[in-house]
Amino acid sequence: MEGLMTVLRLNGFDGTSLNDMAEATGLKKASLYHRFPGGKKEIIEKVLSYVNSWNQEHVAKVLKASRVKPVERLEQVIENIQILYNNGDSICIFRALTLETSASLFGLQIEEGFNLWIESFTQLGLDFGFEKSKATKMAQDVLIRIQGSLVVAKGLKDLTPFQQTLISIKQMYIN
Amino acid sequence: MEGLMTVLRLNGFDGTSLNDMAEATGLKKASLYHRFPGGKKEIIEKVLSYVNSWNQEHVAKVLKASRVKPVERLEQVIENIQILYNNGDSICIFRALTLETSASLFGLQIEEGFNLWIESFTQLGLDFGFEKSKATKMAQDVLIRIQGSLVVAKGLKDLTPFQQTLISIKQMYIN
DNA sequence: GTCTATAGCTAGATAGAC
DNA sequence: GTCTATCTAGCTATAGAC
Repeated sequence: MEGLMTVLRLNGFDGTSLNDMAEATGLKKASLYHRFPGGKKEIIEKVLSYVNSWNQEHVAKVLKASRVKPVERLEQVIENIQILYNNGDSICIFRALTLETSASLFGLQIEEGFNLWIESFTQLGLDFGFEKSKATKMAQDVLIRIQGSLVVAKGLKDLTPFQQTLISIKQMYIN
Repeated sequence: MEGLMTVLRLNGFDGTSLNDMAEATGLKKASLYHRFPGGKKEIIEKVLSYVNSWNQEHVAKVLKASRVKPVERLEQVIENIQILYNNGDSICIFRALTLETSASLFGLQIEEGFNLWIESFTQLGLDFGFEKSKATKMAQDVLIRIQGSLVVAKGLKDLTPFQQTLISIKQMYIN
C-alpha cells in the first residue's frame, strides 16, 4: 500500500501504469489482478481506503482526543502532516487524483477525506474555544492552505511555503 | 490554444493524448506535428507560453498599473481570476502539470508563472502601503490560497471555498 | 497465489500523397 | 499545410501452467 501510494502521488491516475504498480509492490501484473479483480480502479480504491484510515488514525483521532490539551493535539497533528507530505516535497494523493477521469472515479473517497480533515479541525477549534462558525471557517482555511502550499512548493521547487504555512496554522489557533 | 489549454487542465500530461489535442484544435495529428515538430512536449510548452502571456496581460499588467488606484486594480484582477478559473470549476493548468513527469519537463515555465503572480501581488501590496516583507508574504499567501481553494473546491465538488477565498483576499488588502 | 505469455487496443510519432 | 495510412511501443486485461 505504501509503495502504491507513492507511485500514485508521483504520477497520478493516467501516469501510473500497472507495470509501475507491479514494480511498486514486487508482484507481477497478473498477481495484482488476482488480488484486485477490478483492476486499476479497484487498486486505487483500496489505496484511498488505506489513506483514509491513515487520516482517521493520525489526523481525526489525534485532533478529537478530548483528554489531551488542544495545543498538544495540534502539535502532534502538525508533526504527522509533516511526515505525510514529506516536509512539503510529496504531493497529496487527493490532489494527484482530482483530474477529470480520476475525479469521477474516486470523487466520493476524496470528498470523504477532505471532509474528515475539516470536521476534525473544526472540533479542534471548538476545543480551543472558538465558536462553531469560526471554527469551521478556520478548519476550511487549514485545508486550503495546506493544499495550496503543497502546490506552490512544488511549482517553485521550494519547500518553505509549506513549512511556513504549518507555522502560521499553529499561530492561527494559539494567538 | 484555448482548446488545448482546456483539455490539458482537465486531463493533465499523461491523460491528454494527441488525439484529444487534435480534436481540441480541429486539426489531425499529423498537422499538429507539422506545426509542432517537437510533438507533445512542444505543444505544451507553447500552451504554457500562451498562459504566461495571459498572466502577463491580465494579472501582472493590471496589478502594476501605477496610474490606477490599488483598490481598482485588485478588483479588476479578481474579476480576471474568476474568469480564468471559471468561478472555481476549472483547475489551474500549472497544478495539472506538476506531477512527476510533467513537472520535470515544464518546471521552468511553471515556476515563471508562479513567480509572476507573487511579484505582481507584491507590487500591489507595496502600493497599498504595506512594507516590503509584509507585501511579499501577502502575495505568497494569495497564491497559496487560490491554488488551495481550487484543490478543495474540486475535491468537495463545491465552488464556495474558491469564491470565499477571493472575497477574503480582497479583505486582506482593504481592511 | 504466483507466474509467463499473449490478446486487443491505443499511445506517440512518421511517411508520403495531395 | 493538411491529410490518410501506418509503425512500434506501451497500455489494460486475460488465459492458463504450476
